[in-house]
Parts: sequence; structure tokens; C-alpha cells
Amino acid sequence: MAKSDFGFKVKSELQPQNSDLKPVGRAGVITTPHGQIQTPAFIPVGTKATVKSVLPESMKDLGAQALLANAYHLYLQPGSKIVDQAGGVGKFMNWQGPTFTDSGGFQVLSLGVGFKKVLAMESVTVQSDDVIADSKERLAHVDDDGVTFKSHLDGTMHRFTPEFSMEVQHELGADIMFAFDECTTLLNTREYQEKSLERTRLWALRCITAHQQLTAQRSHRPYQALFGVIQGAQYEDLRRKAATDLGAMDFDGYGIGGALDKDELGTIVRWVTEELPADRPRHLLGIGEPEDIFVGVENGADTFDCVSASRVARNAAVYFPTGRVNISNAKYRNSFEQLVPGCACYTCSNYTQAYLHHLVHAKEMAASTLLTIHNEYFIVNLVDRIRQSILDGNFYEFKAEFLGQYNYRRG
RNA sequence: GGCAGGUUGCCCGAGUGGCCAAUGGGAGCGGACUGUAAAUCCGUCGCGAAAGCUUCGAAGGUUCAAAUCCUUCACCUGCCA
Repeated sequence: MAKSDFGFKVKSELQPQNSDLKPVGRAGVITTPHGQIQTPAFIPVGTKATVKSVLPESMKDLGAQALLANAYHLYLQPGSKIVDQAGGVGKFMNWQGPTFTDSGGFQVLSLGVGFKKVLAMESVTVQSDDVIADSKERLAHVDDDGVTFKSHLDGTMHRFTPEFSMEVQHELGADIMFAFDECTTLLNTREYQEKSLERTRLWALRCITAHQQLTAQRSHRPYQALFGVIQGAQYEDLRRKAATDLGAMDFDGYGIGGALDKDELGTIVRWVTEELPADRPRHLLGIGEPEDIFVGVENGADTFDCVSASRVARNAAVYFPTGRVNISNAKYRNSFEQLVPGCACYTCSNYTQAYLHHLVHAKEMAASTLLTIHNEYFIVNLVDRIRQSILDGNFYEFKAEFLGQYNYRRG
């Protein structure tokens, strides 16, 4: 099918509070072969073609418009060829709506130098790249042509190049794919960031070439859109350069990636969105805490994905309008009110704090399921309300109202 | 009745003269988690803010020093009658 099966339309622009700023925020709609996504939208993560502990129909019921899976994980297991035979990741997992796949680029970081130490989104001092690269346990090594991985499942060696990631992602068949990028950390030197950014730029070109060939070869399949990924760490000139470079390439949309200092999130997103073509959607990769979403939307991000809602749920943390709390705490043992008072989700409509507290302590699987349903609903619904506030012209009022009572990680 | 082994902090269980308020698990309590190597990880876990105090079945004893050695008692577990 044709490229025209994918599209993005802005419905309403968000006027900046500071009139000196360029308007970058908006509400809109992404059209894919598997349906539309009203933006801004939160895209829940189902890394291995399942949102951990929750069925696709539950995800649909709680309002998820699309799901995001991961090329690296599905390539290793069950193998992208099998997903291809199944008819693509959506059909394979019984999800009828739009799907995304991440390229595996992030795994270059998380399996490599970033293992358990560099992902913290805090201000950190720049160290020597050698120190970072010295990590003994790392399972991934990057060079200019691609990345060599050691499978975390069985130790076998694998290699991802931009071309190979495209091939894998075409087999996975998601509506939206991401270009293969190198995700750096805040610990890398400026020199390394420049080198890496150029590598990611060249990989972007290779992704487009491979993508065009694969699209032609697989014309019987639904069109798959390709998003370029903007890196550049915390440097304004690098971020703007990346956005300008990739913005001129034939991508269907863009991902904003990389380790981001939480305090600089809005600034960095704005550098990028000011340079990117306004007629294409922008996805903020891996961001999903409520206050970060407001910042992202305000500065021009259209879609978000994040594991936090589900991972945190599996560890007993629950989003309340007042902040995140651990339902495992002793004070909830005999609290028989609904999980989150006022919440309309399936879990809160049917279960009490004491019950969820009990399931968590008893290590029952239903705890993960019910808490994940609530958390995913909470974030999806929050972004739905943000979208509506843009359409209604009261985004800033809604933001003030929500954040006024939401304390990060404290209920 | 005889022989052997055992009794450790909420639970299981190391420790057999000083480095022991006592290894390890579990439970409990608290925290973390942002393109998922995560149903994971971290901290705490006798009392006390601290100095210090009280603990290793019970009582007594040996020793500068005992959960660790000796004596008696109380339970428990095997094997033999």
C-alpha cells in the first residue's frame, strides 16, 4: 500500500504563554492503516508484543489508542519472521489498533554502557568515555556500521545495522517504526556526542534507503511509516542540527530520544520541535510521568510511550491525582475505599485499597494486572484530558489544576 | 529403659572460647523504578537519639572473656530394646 495511507493533521494549535515563543504544541490526528490516533496520545508499551500482565482487550477498554513493541526483543524471541508469518505484530498479539515498534537503538544503550547506571535522568558530571565504555557486564558494542549484541536470553551474538533493523521492523509490520539510532548518555563527553550524532545521521539515511526498498518489495503489506530519531543529548546546537538534518530527510515523523535531564526536558524538546517540520508528528521516546507529559505537550510532542506505568504497577506503585503511592504500605491494609477515589477505571470501579494491598503482599498475579490497568488508564486518560484541553483552549488552566495537586512520587 | 543428636532474634537456619547484637534466607517495615536484561532492585530489620543495655531452652559453674566449655533440669528428634 501507499505512503498516502499514513498521515498527520493538526487540529488545534497551542498558543504559548510567552508570546515570544514559537507555537509548537498542538492537538491533531495521526492516520495509519490500522486506524487513527488522536494526539496528544500516550502509547502504552508492550515490549514483547504484550503489555505485561494485561490483555489487549483490557488495553482497548481503558482507552489505549495504540501500542508500542520492541524490535530487538521480538527479533530474539520469537523471531521477526514468525511475527511476519502471523501477519504483523498487531495481528500476532490480537491488537486491532495502530502499532509502533522501537528500532532496538535504545538497547544499544541499555544493554551496553547504560546498564543499570546511566539511565538516571539527573544532572551528572561528564566523565571520560573510556570509563563509560569500561563497563564489564555490557552486552552491546557500537561501531560506525552497527551494533553487535550478546543476547541477554541465551548469550548468542547478533548484529544490528540500520538496514537490518529496517528489515526486522518491516517483518514485525508495525504502522510506525523508528530509525535505528545510537542513544547516548549524559555521561558521555561532548566529543563523543558529536561523533555519535553524525553516526546517527548517517544511519538515518541508510534507514530511509533500506525502508524504501523494503516498502517496494512488500507492497502487498500495509504501509509502514518511518520516524527518524533526534539525538544530541543536552546540547542545543547538536539538538537543533539533528532536527534540521533529519527534518530535511524523507521521514514520516520523528522521535525525540536520548537521555534527558528532567529539568531540561521542555527546553530540549522545544529546540527540536522548533526545527522540525510542523506537518509531521513527533514522538517523545520513553517519557511518561505526568509532569513530563505536560512539559512535552507544551513544547510540541504529539505522542509518548513509557514503561513506567506498567513497571511501577508491578512493583505496587499507584498513580493518584495527588502523586504516586505504594499501595503495599501498611496503612492500606484495612482501607476499604476504592483504589483511587473518583477514578473511573475498571480496577478502581471494582476493587478496594485493602484488596490490592492484599494481592500485592500475597504476590498474586492479579495485583499486577489490576494495578497496571489502573496506571495505564491514569496516564492514557490524563493525556486524553490534555488533548481535550487544547481543543477547548484551556490547556494552561488544566495544567495548573492538575499539577497543583500532583506531587511527584508522593501521594 | 539404653545410645545418639538437638533447643539461636517474628519464622527457617549458620555460628562450637575473644574479630558476635550474632552469616544467610523468608516475613515485616520503608524506598526506588521514564524508547522494559525488571512480578526487579535497594535500605532497614533486639531496645535506645546516644553512651549504653538486655539476648542464643532454664538455672548454676569454669574463664580476664561463653551462643560456644562443665553440671543439673525441661522439652524435642532419631536408632536400639
